[in-house]
Amino acid sequence: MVRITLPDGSVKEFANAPTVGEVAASIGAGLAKSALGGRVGTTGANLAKDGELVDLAHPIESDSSLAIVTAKNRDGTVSPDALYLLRHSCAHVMAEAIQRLYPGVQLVYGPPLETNFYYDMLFPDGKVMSADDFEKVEAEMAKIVAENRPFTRYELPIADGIAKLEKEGSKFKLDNAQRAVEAGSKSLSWYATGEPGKNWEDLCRGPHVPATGKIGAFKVLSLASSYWKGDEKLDRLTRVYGTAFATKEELEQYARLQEEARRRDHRTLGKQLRLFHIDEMVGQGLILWTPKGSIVRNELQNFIGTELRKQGYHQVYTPHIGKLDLYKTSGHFPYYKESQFPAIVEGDDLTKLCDSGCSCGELVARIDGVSAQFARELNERTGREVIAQDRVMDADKLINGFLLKPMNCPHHAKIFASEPHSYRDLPVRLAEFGTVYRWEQSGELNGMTRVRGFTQDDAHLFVREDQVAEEVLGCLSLVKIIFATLGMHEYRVRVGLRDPDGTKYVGDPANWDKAEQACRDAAKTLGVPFSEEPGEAAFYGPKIDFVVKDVIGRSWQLGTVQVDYNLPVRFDLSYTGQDNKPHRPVMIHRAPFGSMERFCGVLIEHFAGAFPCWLSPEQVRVLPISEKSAPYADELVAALKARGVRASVDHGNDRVQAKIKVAAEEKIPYMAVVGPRDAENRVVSVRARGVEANLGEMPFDAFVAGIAAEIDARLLSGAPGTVQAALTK
RNA sequence: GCCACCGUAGCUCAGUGGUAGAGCACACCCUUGGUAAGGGUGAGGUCGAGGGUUCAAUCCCCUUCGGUGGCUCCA
Repeated sequence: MVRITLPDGSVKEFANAPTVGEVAASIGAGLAKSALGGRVGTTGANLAKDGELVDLAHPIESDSSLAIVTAKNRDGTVSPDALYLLRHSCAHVMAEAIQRLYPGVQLVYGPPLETNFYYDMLFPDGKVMSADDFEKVEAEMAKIVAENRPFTRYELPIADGIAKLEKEGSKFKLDNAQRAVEAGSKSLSWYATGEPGKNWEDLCRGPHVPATGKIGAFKVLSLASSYWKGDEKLDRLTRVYGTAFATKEELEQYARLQEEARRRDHRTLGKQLRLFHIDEMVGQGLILWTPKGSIVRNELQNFIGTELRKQGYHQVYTPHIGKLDLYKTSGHFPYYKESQFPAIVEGDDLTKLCDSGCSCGELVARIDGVSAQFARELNERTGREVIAQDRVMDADKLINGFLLKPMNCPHHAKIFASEPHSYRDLPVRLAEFGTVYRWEQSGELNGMTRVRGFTQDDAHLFVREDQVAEEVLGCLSLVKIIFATLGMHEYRVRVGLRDPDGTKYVGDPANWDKAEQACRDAAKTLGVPFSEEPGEAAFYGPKIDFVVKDVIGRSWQLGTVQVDYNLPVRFDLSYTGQDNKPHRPVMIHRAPFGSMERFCGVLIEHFAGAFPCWLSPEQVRVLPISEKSAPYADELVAALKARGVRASVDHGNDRVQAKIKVAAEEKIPYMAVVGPRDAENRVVSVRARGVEANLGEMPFDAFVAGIAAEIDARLLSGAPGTVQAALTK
């Protein structure tokens, strides 16, 4: 006797272990027809969390909870489980279609994802697939779907399964199987699209929809390259992306959302709204901030600047370059040499080197080199061999040069070290909008979100050991203020810890433990869920990161707070304690925005270009109905400007309708339409962005004061207290 | 850096083996109009760059630069 508990709490009893499909059939013929799979768990389990997604043909051996998976949930929403089954199944169909069209293609791995699926495959030598072939592949897939072949699961004992794969000769599938065994699989399973032995099949854990005909709508999306197991030393694979839905309507909806996302994309909006420009001749990944974008950036900087003054920070400025010795001391060079712009070596030195016939390889070695004294001192201070002996060379061999700064911390450490400090002075908080340069791989560059030159809203806090926890908290409060003011609620918090097996970390493990605990404790106070991620720490200390997603679903790290027990040692920083002895401070690195470039990019998408009034490049556009009202319009703009409001008049000879359209396209938060009637009554007719109507009249002075107040308070559009809210009450 | 795709006017995009077009934007003229495009005229392009094939290349081929989507990377 098997007792099945359904989501509505009802219980069904079966004499023998029924399949999910049989349970569905016992409930109703309609359900049996639309069922795609099931989610089972122990009786009373939270299926959404702990349940296992299974085939329709999966037999239920013992008392369980069961939810039948159909394309739509009972409340009409699309079931993620159904999409998983559909996409996983569609990946098989696509793989079969591609193997038909391109004999010799080896399959590697094809999982479903949040909005799509892919299949990694190895094409035989010389063969490639091109985007022009998508239609052909889709046509072949359509045939397989039309044949409505069942997905048939069969299992083999591990030894037999491995033998079968060895015979078939696919190292990729063999590896998948071996990994499944290592992960604890008791047997290996295959899914045939049709009849085992007769039709196409694939080693697969499943589950799948019952038959290919259930795949209502699908599309091959794109091609990419990937590496086997993500390792660039292993085979380079072709990754084919596709997506699948239960219905054509859902696929069309997906396409519409993609289109909408493209419109919100900061690169599209940045061009449209003239917020920034990237010029080939200036260089890849180097942002040119146009006047409008600069306003947004500047407002953000003023905003955070106000908060920093409240929290006792000192503003500093440091140059964009520093000597190699600075970064050899900090450890950034040559450790991160691959991610930096090459060193700048003085012309005279270079000439001397060339004249002496110095080879390229030797030059590189000599740039990395340090003096014996330098190595000895640093190694002693850090208590380990941070400078290997092979980098030590004679003084006459050493080349001095400069580096475009990849980080601001060494400069700030030197400011701290430039004068003696008492324990009473700490924490010392040094803040700078510091521009840094990093050599990102060309393929990684992306609009404003991944660039080669960027400005961090950086600060370094030099604190006593007993102040670490409190100061980390203070840093987090800054991030919270920013996110709250901007209405950004969709972020996740990541506490980056050491990778237990990692070797790249520097510093004392005991200090690491303390720092990691401080981060955990601070993150707990945020009141939002956070994840602890081993291996995500910086090489010098643990960190707390704030991560948001862009419109196409990619994650970007914004704000960060990092504890550092390492640099103070390397730079031999100290303060005088109560005991009149030198003590080592702890450094905290923090950048609440992360970088101005990335943050603005994400912010453009967050607001879809429609910034709140205080951030908008233009805050009020005054639209005179005709030239007759120009003087009154000018008077209004002058009054607004006197209050620091960014406003202008559209003096064009277009009709007011056309002026409204232009201002709307520029996403200006407020329009003030003024004509003879308004001038006579000393009022303005107000329109707010996103509201397709005249909101009504407002007295001249009240409008100016209202806009200025809304800006000063840094209110979000339409929030209580805004001019818009006052008029729509 | 790797794979696929893309590069035509300031922007969005058509187009063709016989040296180019639209809409918007821009300039000028008419229009002075009350809440999402009034009308007309005009200017604007070495078709990303270099090389090759051809009588002839924006179009075909190669190289290169840049962009996009992924992969790898991200102190």
